[in-house]
Amino acid sequence: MSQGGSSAGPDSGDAGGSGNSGTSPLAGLSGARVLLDRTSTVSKLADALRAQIIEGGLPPGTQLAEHAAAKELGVSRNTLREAFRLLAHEGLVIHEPHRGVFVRTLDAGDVRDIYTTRRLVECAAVRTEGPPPRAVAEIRAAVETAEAAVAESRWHDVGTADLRFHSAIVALAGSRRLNDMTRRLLAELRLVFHVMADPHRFHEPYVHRNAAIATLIEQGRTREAAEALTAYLDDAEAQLLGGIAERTRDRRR
Amino acid sequence: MSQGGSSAGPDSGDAGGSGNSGTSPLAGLSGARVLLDRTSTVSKLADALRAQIIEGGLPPGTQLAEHAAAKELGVSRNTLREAFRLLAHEGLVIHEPHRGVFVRTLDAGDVRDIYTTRRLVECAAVRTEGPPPRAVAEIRAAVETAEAAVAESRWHDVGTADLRFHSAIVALAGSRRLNDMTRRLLAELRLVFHVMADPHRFHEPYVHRNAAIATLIEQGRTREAAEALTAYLDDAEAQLLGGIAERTRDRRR
DNA sequence: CTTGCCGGATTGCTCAACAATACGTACGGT
DNA sequence: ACCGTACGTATTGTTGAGCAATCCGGCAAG
Repeated sequence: MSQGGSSAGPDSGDAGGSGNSGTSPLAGLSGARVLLDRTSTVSKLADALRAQIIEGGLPPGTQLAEHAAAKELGVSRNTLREAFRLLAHEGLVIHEPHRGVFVRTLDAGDVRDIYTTRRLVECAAVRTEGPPPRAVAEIRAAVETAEAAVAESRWHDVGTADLRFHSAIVALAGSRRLNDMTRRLLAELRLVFHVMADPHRFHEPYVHRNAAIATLIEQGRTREAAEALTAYLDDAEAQLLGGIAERTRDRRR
Repeated sequence: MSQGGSSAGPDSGDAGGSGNSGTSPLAGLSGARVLLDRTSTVSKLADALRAQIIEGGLPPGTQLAEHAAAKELGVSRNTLREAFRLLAHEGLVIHEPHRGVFVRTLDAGDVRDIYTTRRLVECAAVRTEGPPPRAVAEIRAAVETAEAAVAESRWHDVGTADLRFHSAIVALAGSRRLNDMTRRLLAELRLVFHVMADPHRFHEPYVHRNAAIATLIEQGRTREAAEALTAYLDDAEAQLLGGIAERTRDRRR
């Protein structure tokens, strides 16, 4: 369902570290831990706000007044401020001293910056030697989810599956930190998607290209996969920059 | 001076965007903006704590009790909690619900994770085509700083210059976000440096290799530079893992 | 049209309090 | 001596109110 995008916040950093060197007799419980509602108000608050921002319920530029928002959300101002600090650190929101926090507005420079990072990270991840089979499978799964969503015209889910695809690509590198960075990067990127007139025409053509890239990866043709990915990212970037230019022009008149 | 490491926090994200399209008659003021002490208590607090943690004044595992720390630092508990949220998001500190915040202890898995990320990002950054000359110059400057520090046996500064070198390498890619990620990654890494018996013997041998890599980059021999960098990172990782294993063994007995 | 000033509104930060949770310890049973 | 339980204490989680600092809008004066 559409709430799939919520995901666990990048917060609450996985305390003990990923070490957990095999020999523990209690493996298999780490998954159940998240079920135990051990999430603070601040985390839930940040998740809710993040979801709202990503979903477009709070358009870029919106000011989030502390007093009003706190009353609206039924939490204290102090608690809300802690959540704001998290979101600001993630770049979803900017915090202007003595002015307030605003939903981040990304400009052309930001888009170029994000895609520069993506090109570097994703292409390098694709070339990882001996990637974990689990990650490769996840890529294929994301493609299939996207194709199913296209078949049923669930355009929003198409976009979600697309981001899942790219997360899976980065996961080829097998680094938790790289995954976290990517999650944040893609969350930022969703802020830009809203400038596209109709998102489905934006995401739909990329599904086929994703499938092709997935196949190349499965076949171990990493060089070709990286090239296809670069082309993919270049096109998406250009399209987003076009969308931004258009919006800017409209705004000007 | 040893306080050189402070630097501006990765906080307060550069609001307006890098646009500022030339024609403004008031250029030259954007530089003066930082002089205007527009930093909140939370930012300064986070900077201070970050510096203390990085410098080793607060060893990994140390608990930072809110009440005591707030009184010690002369700030409110709420303000301190906001700073803690930032540091937790950066990974320098972990926040265990209802237990408190502790200076992060990195294990072998974390070191591997960090170096996996560094290998991917730094090597890819080195291969950037047409890097800004400014970034190349910064690399050379970092090398020279390191060499000067070695000559005068300022080992702490050698370590700082080394990290500056690697930041400069990532800057070749020309992405602000990538730079920020790297800054955080290297800050985390400093937590591990403290496990090395004597840091100077750890950093010193790498200075020559940095110089060689810098030369390769200046000559545009990016492939060789990337290979040298990979070898460099592999060695450093192995050495750190050895240090951690040793510490673990000591701790056990 | 610019400059200076003022009042209202918002944020930055503090303080104090209470509820919820974790930890150490003493107690009792076996 | 071992184990589980209950309890008291300390710490964290969250709230609410309050005041100083700062920003924004409008208005008057030059």
